[in-house]
Amino acid sequence: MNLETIAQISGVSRSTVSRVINNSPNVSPQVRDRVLKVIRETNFQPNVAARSLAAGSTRILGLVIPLGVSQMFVDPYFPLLIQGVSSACNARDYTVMLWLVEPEYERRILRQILHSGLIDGVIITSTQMDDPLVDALLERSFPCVMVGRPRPGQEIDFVDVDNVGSAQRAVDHLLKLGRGRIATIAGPQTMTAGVDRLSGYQIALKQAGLPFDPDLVEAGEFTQAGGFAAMQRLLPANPNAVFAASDAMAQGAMLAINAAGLRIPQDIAVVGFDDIPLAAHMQPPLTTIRQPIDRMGSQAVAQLIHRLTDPTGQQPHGVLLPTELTIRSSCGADS
Amino acid sequence: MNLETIAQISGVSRSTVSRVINNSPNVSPQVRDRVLKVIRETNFQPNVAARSLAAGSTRILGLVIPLGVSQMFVDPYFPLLIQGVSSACNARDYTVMLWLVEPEYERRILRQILHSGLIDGVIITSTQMDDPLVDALLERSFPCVMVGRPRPGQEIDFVDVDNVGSAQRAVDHLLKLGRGRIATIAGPQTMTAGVDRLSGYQIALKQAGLPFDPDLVEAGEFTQAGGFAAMQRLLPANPNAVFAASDAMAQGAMLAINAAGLRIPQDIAVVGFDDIPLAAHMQPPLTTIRQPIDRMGSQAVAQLIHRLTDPTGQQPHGVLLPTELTIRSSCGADS
DNA sequence: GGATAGTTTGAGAGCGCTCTCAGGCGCTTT
DNA sequence: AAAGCGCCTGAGAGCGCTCTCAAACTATCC
Repeated sequence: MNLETIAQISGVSRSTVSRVINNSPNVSPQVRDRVLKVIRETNFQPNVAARSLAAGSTRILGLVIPLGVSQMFVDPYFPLLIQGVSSACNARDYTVMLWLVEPEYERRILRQILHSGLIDGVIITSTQMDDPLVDALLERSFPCVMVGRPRPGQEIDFVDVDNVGSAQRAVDHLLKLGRGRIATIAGPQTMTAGVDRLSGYQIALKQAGLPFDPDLVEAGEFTQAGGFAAMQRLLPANPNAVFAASDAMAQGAMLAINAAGLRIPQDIAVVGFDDIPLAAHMQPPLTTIRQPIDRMGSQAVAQLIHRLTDPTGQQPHGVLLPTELTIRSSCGADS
Repeated sequence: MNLETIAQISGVSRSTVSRVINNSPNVSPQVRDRVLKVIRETNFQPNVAARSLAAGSTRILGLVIPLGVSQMFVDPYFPLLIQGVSSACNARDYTVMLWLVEPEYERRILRQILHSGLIDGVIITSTQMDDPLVDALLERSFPCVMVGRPRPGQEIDFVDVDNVGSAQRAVDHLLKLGRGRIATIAGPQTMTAGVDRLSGYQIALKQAGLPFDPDLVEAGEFTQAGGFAAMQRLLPANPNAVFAASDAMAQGAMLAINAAGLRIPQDIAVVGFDDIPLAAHMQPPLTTIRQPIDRMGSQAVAQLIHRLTDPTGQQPHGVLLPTELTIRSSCGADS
């Protein structure tokens, strides 16, 4: 079943069928309807490979997820992102190709992306600041959008949330509740999200006129285990609140706090970041910064497709999506 | 940059370059080396679309995940599966295309899968017994492998674990520990996993000579919330142990047990199913059945590729991967 | 040495589509 | 009525690869 067949059945030429399929305006309504009818009846679907070959584009977008950060896979960040990307692609008649990149395959993936013509553009989720993939793509000016803020100096489209401002808001909230010794469990300082959330913490303290105490800062992986370990290191400094750079970390911190015989929020208030579905069900329910992860995925798709279809090459630009402080009881606020 | 260019630089014909790229044996070592050198130097990567068009296969496998079960996306089942599939594909020089199917797009996806030639085969993760996708694919005898046991009568390759036997083992374990009133939180009875794990529970009781008490069985979604609600319904029946059909459900159950002022495992022993990473960190650590989710993904890929490359159409067959009872303290066993 | 078989290479016909170009047709304009 | 214009349609040349077929070359054997 191919264009030719449809053309014959409809009594038109291959070209006309092609026009119908591609919504070209220059087809008379009668002919269009006749062809569409045949297409519907035969369940015809144009061959993707032939189409790509002839048109030079595949309508496939790549989504690259580095497995180096696969610990994160235990929290719902990536699933939600994938979902956002996927549904946005569906809605725009694009297909998404997922690449979970293990380091040993990175070179091959890169070659595939750049030279095989498989995908029209790529969404990169690496939040590692020094990811060579990003640089390689930029260098060849391959269409791509990054989820997460790029390293300063990298000229690239991106989608992110205002990590600095959001973290600041979280810490402000604790300050307003009268917490004076606020610790933070920072994320890896090799990721912009980790760096930015720590900055926000520092800014909030500074604006409140509080000194920066290094004993109240511990960094770790964005995982429950990382949060647990960091909290254990923080406890000797006697904080009465802690801002964790992710909900998973906050969960780990809560475990450590409980294990030390302390109460949440009476002894230590806890605020997280992400608002994963579990957050509402923790004991006590976690106050946290909600970030719209799936919308970040959709937004990335929108930006990428825009760049692909709009030939005027504008400057890369970043979009920051809003976050929301979701107050539950782990911070000690009543209601 | 295309085959022709490489051919010219190497001083051979397009055909020969094609042979080198496809590892055809009929190329003299000298020529092969020369061509390979040129390919390496030019960073050449054959055009996927052209290749697919000419060869009639894309070396792309589809992975379909119905978003109807996206609640599951909060537990690490799908991420792990995706990871397994993805790495197996990488290793075999296939690419994986992810489809998160939302119901409204199902028809379109199906058409794409069946008629567009985009993918060579598909891995279906639907565990819904009545998924129309599976039937549609089977009907057109499109190459596919299912993760999870198919509905009886469906002739299809699949990978699964022995859910019946594993559940039985879990319940046996509780019986051996002296628990006499064992409840179960069953999964949805529209999924084979849900059905099978309940069967295992029933068989274990029967073999122990215990009567089947409907008050000790509650079904629910494979989620924490589902487990929580189911456990609340079970508590009036005074169980002294509960087997939950997933770890997420077990976690919800533990919350409900704690909320009722009961202790784990003293008052109620808990056993789960999955061994998600979180299981070891629950309070108390969860005894559970470990299933090798990522290996199921790899195995599915292996079976699918085998079917694609081996033209002799054998009977579909299923592979059951082994599970393992991982004993922690939630069941009350010492150590 | 010539026939035979085996190995290596090149030529060329597609794969199914898109897209440019030119031609046909009907309508308006002078 | 001839010319001009716009709209619709068809012809045909690729897109970059694979794969069959035949040719050329090498090795083997009687």
